[in-house]
Formats: sequence, structure tokens, C-alpha cells
Amino acid sequence: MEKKTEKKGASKRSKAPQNRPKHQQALVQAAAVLFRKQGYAATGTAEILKRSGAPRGSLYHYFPEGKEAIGAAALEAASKVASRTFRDLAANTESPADFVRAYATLLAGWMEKSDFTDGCPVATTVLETVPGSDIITPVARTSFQHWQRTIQDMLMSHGWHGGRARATATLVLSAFEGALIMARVEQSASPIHDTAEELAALLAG
Amino acid sequence: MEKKTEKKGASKRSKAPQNRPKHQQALVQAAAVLFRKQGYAATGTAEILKRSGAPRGSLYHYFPEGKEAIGAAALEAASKVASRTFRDLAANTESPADFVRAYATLLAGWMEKSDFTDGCPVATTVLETVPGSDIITPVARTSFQHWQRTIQDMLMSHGWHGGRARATATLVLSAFEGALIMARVEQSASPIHDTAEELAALLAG
DNA sequence: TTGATTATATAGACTGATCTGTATAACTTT
DNA sequence: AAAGTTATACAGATCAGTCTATATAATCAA
Repeated sequence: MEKKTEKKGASKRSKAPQNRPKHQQALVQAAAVLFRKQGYAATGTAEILKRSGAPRGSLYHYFPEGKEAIGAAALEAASKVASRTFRDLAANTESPADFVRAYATLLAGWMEKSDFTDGCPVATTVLETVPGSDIITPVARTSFQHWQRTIQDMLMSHGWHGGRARATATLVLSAFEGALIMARVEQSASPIHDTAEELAALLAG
Repeated sequence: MEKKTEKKGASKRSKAPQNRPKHQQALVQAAAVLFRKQGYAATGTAEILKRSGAPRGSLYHYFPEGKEAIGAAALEAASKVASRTFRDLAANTESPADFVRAYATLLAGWMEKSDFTDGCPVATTVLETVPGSDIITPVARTSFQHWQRTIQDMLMSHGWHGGRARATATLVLSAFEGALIMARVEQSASPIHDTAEELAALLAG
């Protein structure tokens, strides 16, 4: 079982530190996209490998706990992106009503661009793995709590008080979560805009 | 696939173990539970067979198009149950605000009873198969549209006007859909009640 | 500096289990 | 017998995960 021994290595022409965790990030990124679009169980490790360009060995090197660990990492990555979006949007809008409208526009554009094959990166995986997976469940929980808190803070910075802000933030999150599902099924951004307009009415009144 | 197997009708109403579509209904029922709890792709036909007690041959006899056809049938069955619940609830509540509170109580009890392993029977399958599956996609779309329309009618029967009733019904549906996901992740009925209370405030004001 | 040693990372063949779907035989009921 | 249903064996594909070998980096030895 001899293999070609390519001695071509050893050339350290570039000191670019590109070969450290070369494939780790690619794996998470690929998994995030695939899980989001087609679900957790329907996505095989082979597909993740192919899309990321990583070999099988790397997957189990970086994620000894296997597929579930990749799922958790993908959720974590997606969660951070969304949290940052929430914060940025909160900083650049003038009222809660503005905030939900702006976020709706963002989501709608995103869904349209993907031909309605995208959706919430957390929801898809969650419905297949929570509470079954001990690795994914806590990550998902933290993610939702973080989002909820970010929206709650946004409301409070506009004068809302604790208890009501908490419940309202939950409604906002629930509504967008559901609107993404409806948009996907109806292949239309309308549910997102309808939901946001009604939310805006509540937040303004 | 809907106009083929129902010619015998209710000619025989004996409770006796008559094996007409004996296994057909059991298959759909088993699939509905499993898809709802653990997802579409994660549920193998073997598991459906085992839970339903049907042999493999029956599955492909009643559903020649296989797993996707069972998925569509399960969605259809679940959709009808929910529609009926909506109508019954609408008939027995005195205002839209009452309606959402009553439905929240129903959902919360259901989730608690299942230890938060249940959820919306449509959402779970949808996120894995729409728009990929040509068999499931139209069923899911019809289901959501039917629900939306039922809630819209409820609102209009309380004096709401067309345009606003449409958008508000979408919000209500989205919010409950999302609240179920959050409840599952947080292993708590609070997101459902919080969401419903905020919705009630909007509907009352 | 050079050489040896260990740790990290890449690479893909391989495994046994499970997947969906098919084929065909054997009932059951009319 | 004929049609409708049940029953099981089977097939090819794919599944997640393990294995061994190799390559590159970092650390230590002289």
C-alpha cells in the first residue's frame, strides 16, 4: 500500500500562517449552511466534508465528538452573527418600531436572495436535536436567551420597563422565528413584512 | 394520492378488528408523532413501521411514493386537527384576546405533558423538506394558508377589517409557531404565555 | 546551528450499521 | 380464482465514526 511520497514540501517561502486551523473554520461554515437549508439529520458528514474541502480526518481531529459537536459549533457561530446584527441594528434605528421594520427588511432580502431555501440557522437544527442532544441543547438555549436579552435591552433603552420589555422581546423573537418558517413555505417575503408591521404597531402604540 | 383509497366509506361500522385500512391509519399516526418529535430525516421508515405495527409491505402498498408520501399524509392529518381546534376555540371564546390566551393554555399544557419534546407538527417537517419535496411542499403551504384564514375569519367575526385582519392573523400564527420553538429550547411554557399575553394586548388595544 | 522527539494536523480507506425502496411469496376476503 | 393486503428477504446506497499512515510545526538536545 505504497503511496506517492511527494517530497515537495519544505518550501517555506511564505510565512503566511494559513495552515493552522485551515479546515476548522471551513467545516463549521459549510455545516452551518447545510444544516440551515436542509436540516441536521438530512445533512451527512460526507456532504459537509465535500463542501468544506476538508478530509475526514480533520473533522474528527477538530471535533472528536463528531457531528453533534459540529452542530453545536455551527449554532454558536450563527448565534454570534445574529446577535451582532441585533446590536448594530439597535444602534442605528430610532425606535423599536423602526428596529423591527429594519430587521424585517434584512430578513426578507436574505430569504429572497436564497430563493427561500434559507431560514433561521438555529431553529432548523433545534427542532431535530433538542432536547435530545446534550451537546447542542445548551448552545441553543444560550443562543435564544442571548437574542432575547439583546432585544430586551433595546426596548429598555427606549424607556420600556423590565417585566414588559422581557415579554415583548419574547414576542418579537417568536414572531420573527415563525415568520421565517411561513416565508419559506409560502415562498414569499410577505409573512415577514406583515408580521413586522403588526409588531411595529404594537411597539409604537 | 388523495382520491384513490376511500371507496368503502362507512358501510361497515363494526368496531371489530376489521382490517380494511388497518395499517394505513396507524402508519400515518406513527409517522406524525415521530416526525413531530425528532424530525423528518431523523425518522427512518423502520421506526415508523415498528411503532405502527405495520409490515414493510403495507407501507409501500398504501404509499407507493414512499416516505415523502407518508410525510405529506402526516402533515395533512395534523393540519386538520389544528384547524378544527382553531374553529372550536374561536366559537368558544369571546374575543380575539381570549382566543390567543386559550390557545396558549392549550399549547402550554400539551408541551408540558410531552416534557417539551413536542412542537408544531408542520414546522418540523417543513424546515427539512420545503421547498425540496414536491409532494410535501404543497400540503404544507395549504396547511398554513388554511390556518391563517381560519384566524383571519375569527378576527373578522369580531369586527376586524380585511387587510388588517390578514396581517394580524399572520402575526398570531408566526408568533405561536416561534413560541413553540422557544418553549422547546427553554424547556418551559413561559415563552408561550409571554407571547400570548403580548398578542392579547395588541388584539385588545 | 543541527538532529531527535513530540504534538498537531491532514488524508482517505475502511467498517458495520442503517437507510429507503424493491421483489416476491403467502395469506385473506370476496 | 382474483383482488387486495400482509409478510419478509433482499439490494444498493449512504450513514457516522474508526483506523493507520503521513506530513508539518514546535520543542528539546547536543
